[in-house]
Amino acid sequence: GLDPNFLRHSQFKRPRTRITDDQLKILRAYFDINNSPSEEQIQEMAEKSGLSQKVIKHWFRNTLFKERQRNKDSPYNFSNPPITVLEDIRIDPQPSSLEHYKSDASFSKRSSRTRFTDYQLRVLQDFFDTNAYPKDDEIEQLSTVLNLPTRVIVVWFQNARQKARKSYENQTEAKDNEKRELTNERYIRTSNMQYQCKKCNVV
DNA sequence: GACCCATTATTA
DNA sequence: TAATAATGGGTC
Repeated sequence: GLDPNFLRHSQFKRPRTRITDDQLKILRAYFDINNSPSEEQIQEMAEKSGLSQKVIKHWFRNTLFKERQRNKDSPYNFSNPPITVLEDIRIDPQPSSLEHYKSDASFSKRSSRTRFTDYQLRVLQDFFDTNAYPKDDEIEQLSTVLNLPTRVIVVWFQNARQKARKSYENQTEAKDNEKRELTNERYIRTSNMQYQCKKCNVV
C-alpha cells in the first residue's frame, strides 16, 4: 500500500508565494467591487500587482469562500449590527484616500482565539481518537452538541491531524530505521486509510 | 471544494 | 514563552 504521506512529501512543490500588503491592497480593492472578476480585470490586477493570474484566481476563490463561511458561521460574523450601536462610533478625522481598500474596519484583524472548555476538548479528542476525519453530518452533530461553529470544529480537526502527524513523524525519526510496523499511532493509520478510501471513493 | 501544512499570532 | 487557534497559499 502506498503511504499518502510519502506521496505528499515526495512531491515537488512550488515555494509559497507571499502576497505583500500592497498586492493585497490591489486585490482587495477589486474584490470589494466585484467578487468574481472578469478575465480583463484579472489581467489588470496581474499587471498592477505582478502576481500571476493563477494566484489571483486562487485568491479570489478562497477569499470568496471564506467570506461566505464567515457569514454563515457566527464567530467571525461581525456583520450582525450590534444592538448597542452607540458605543463604537467614531468619526475619522480625515479619511485618507489610500484607505479605501479596507472595506470594513471590523474585518481587518484576525479574529480572537476561541478558548475551548475542558469538556469540549475531551469530546473532540475522544472523537478524534476513533476518527480523525469526521464527515459533514458528524461535524454538524459536534457543532450542536458542543455549541461551537462548524468552522471551528473543522479547523480543530485540521490542527489535530497536523499535530498528530508531527508527533508521528518525530516518533518515526526516533525509532530510526524500524519504520514499518508502528502500532503506536492508531490515529494516523486510521486517518490515512480513511483518507485513501475517500480518495478512491470507496466510502 | 476538501484537505495539507508552514506560518502567524493570541492567550495562559 | 509554549501551546495551539486561525490564516493563507498550495495540491489534487
